[in-house]
Amino acid sequence: MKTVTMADVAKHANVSKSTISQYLNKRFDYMSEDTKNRIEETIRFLDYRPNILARSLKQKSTTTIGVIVANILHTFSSQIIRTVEDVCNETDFHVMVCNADDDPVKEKKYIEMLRAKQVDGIILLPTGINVELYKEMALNKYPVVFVDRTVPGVQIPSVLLDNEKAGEIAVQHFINNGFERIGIITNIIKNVTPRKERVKGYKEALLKNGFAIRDEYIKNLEVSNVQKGLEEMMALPEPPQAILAGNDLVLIEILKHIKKQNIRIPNDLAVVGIDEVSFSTFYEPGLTIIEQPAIEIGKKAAELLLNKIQTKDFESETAVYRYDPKMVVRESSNRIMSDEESQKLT
Amino acid sequence: MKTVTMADVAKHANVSKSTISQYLNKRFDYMSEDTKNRIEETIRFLDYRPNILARSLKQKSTTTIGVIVANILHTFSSQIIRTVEDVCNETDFHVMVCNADDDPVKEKKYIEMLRAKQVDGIILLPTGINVELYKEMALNKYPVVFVDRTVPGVQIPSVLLDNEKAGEIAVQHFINNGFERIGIITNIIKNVTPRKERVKGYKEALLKNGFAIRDEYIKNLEVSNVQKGLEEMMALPEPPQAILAGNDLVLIEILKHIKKQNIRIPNDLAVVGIDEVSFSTFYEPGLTIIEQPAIEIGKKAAELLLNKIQTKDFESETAVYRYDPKMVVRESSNRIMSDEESQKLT
DNA sequence: GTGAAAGCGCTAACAT
DNA sequence: ATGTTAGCGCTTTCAC
Repeated sequence: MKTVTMADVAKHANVSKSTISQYLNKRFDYMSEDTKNRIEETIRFLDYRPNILARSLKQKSTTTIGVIVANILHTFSSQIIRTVEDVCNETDFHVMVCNADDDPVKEKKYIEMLRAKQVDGIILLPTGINVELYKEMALNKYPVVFVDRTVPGVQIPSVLLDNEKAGEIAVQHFINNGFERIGIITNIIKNVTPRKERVKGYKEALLKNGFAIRDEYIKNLEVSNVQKGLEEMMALPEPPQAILAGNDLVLIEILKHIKKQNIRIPNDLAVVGIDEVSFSTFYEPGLTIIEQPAIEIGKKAAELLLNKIQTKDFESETAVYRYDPKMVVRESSNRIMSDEESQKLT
Repeated sequence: MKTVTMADVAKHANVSKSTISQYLNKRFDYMSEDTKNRIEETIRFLDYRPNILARSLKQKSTTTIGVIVANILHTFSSQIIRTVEDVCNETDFHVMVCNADDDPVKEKKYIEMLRAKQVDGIILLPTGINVELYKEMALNKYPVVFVDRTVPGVQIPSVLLDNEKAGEIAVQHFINNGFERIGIITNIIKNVTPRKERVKGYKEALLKNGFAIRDEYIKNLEVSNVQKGLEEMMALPEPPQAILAGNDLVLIEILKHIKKQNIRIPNDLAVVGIDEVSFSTFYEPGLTIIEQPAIEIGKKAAELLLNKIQTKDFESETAVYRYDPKMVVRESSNRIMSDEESQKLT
């Protein structure tokens, strides 16, 4: 591929490079119609395409941001990416997508590569582990926005689900439906806040309704122990009638157990899950899901980041933006998309 | 953010920039242990991070590729992105993701921006419209790989579903289940091959089984006319017992109609859809889906492109790689993910 | 073994 | 109105 540069255009059009540069940057104030036309013509004639890399080197801005998610296959992540891309597109920014698989090593590598490639900012679904790195970025005023999780002690703004409210809503839903003995199973995640907040919401809602908090109904387990933990809970003299799954991984385990034992939802056991992954994939009727408003979250995160970048206001801040959960009951499996839903997909 | 450059490191370490460059590129052959250590120390001390942009400008390679999909929310697209990213990660390439919404104008803009940003190649789910642009890229030996569709007359390799086989499998499935009067509805898509191939497969399978091809059972419609077209077909003196939906959009329309009329699948009407979108989202029991092997397709596309880039073999070629469809019957809605499936998500 | 210098393609301050 | 010039941060050839 022949590579035509500004110098070539300048020569052919009998002007200097700076004039071409002016032209490209639409500074026509002091440019004669004549040269303007001549340049335009030459550009077309030579099929000249500016090299944005060179510009970026000079301008110290690549109009590119990075998005690091845990897993693109999760609907939450793909909705975030989609929305971020949409917002970026409005100002001709581009998006570099990275899959960190919730692996701190990969996360670190990606952050470093993205910075080496001079992206103007990063939207990060943090593993929560690379605290020193997060802090260093905040310290150096590198534009970063966290999504889905906050990391305590790190001066980086976060956009996420109102996890406390999610816990509350779930419990309230159980109570409204006549369930009184309500358990919660979460899984062990380090250094990241949502789990605790969900448990807090769970407790608050119980208290608000005048129910006692029973420690034997609250378990925080490794994913591999969830099934066992659930069995134990169900073997209590007074087993819970309803279970709140603290996140997607826990829900998967609970559903597996239910399937194995031929338990029916919600009659034998009511279940609510707080969603991060594509639960459309296992469409258990009767199951209730608390969904993340991914679109709103992604939009806010992108706007925050782009605003930081464009206003060059890189002051680190610790603002946390929380968005309301949406409760969805899988009424029956025999559901077909609403028009609205199908439109989103097409 | 203080920006440390190679020159700073050179000065502090009392060597020249070129020596630093050697160091960074791991050309230690002629470097004394002493300077090597000194450089290493200085780099750490100054917290120096190479600017890959500057390197890219010089080397004319950004180790970044672009992926332009129709809609990230479609599982097909996100699987492609996921796989491409995985493959790229192995050789430290990065992926710029763009959502063209199947809009030729957006597609063109993205292609031009990606090229201006000097990405080393593009994986493109083509709208099929910007033929001149595709041709120009092929002519200039710009590395591009098409996914999901081929564009006739354009010298760019494609990786896609074996659409003919998909049509055949669907029809064979109907026939094996005792259905003889089989219709097909496709929607009008310009300048792109899959639709025709699916119809071809449909016809071949009928003939192979000794059934006649009935023109009144074959419709190619605008999406907005699918419901009407289906009604007409069902109003025939001998209505079809089974319908093959040519793609996702058609399937959505057919399912809406079915829901409205309270038709049961497959007893009242058997339906097979060829999938591109997330059909897990409407989990109609009894529905049969022919899925694209997105992982294989994405992997092949990424490997093809990276290979072109790394071997600098930019000869345009028109190879078409077709992958076998996978048939999935939605046996019952009451399905929970298999372990294998749930693993993919976590 | 290491350094000097030219250059990648562009921008922008300053001249003219 | 347009040109001159000095970079941006790196790589690479060729000297020493």
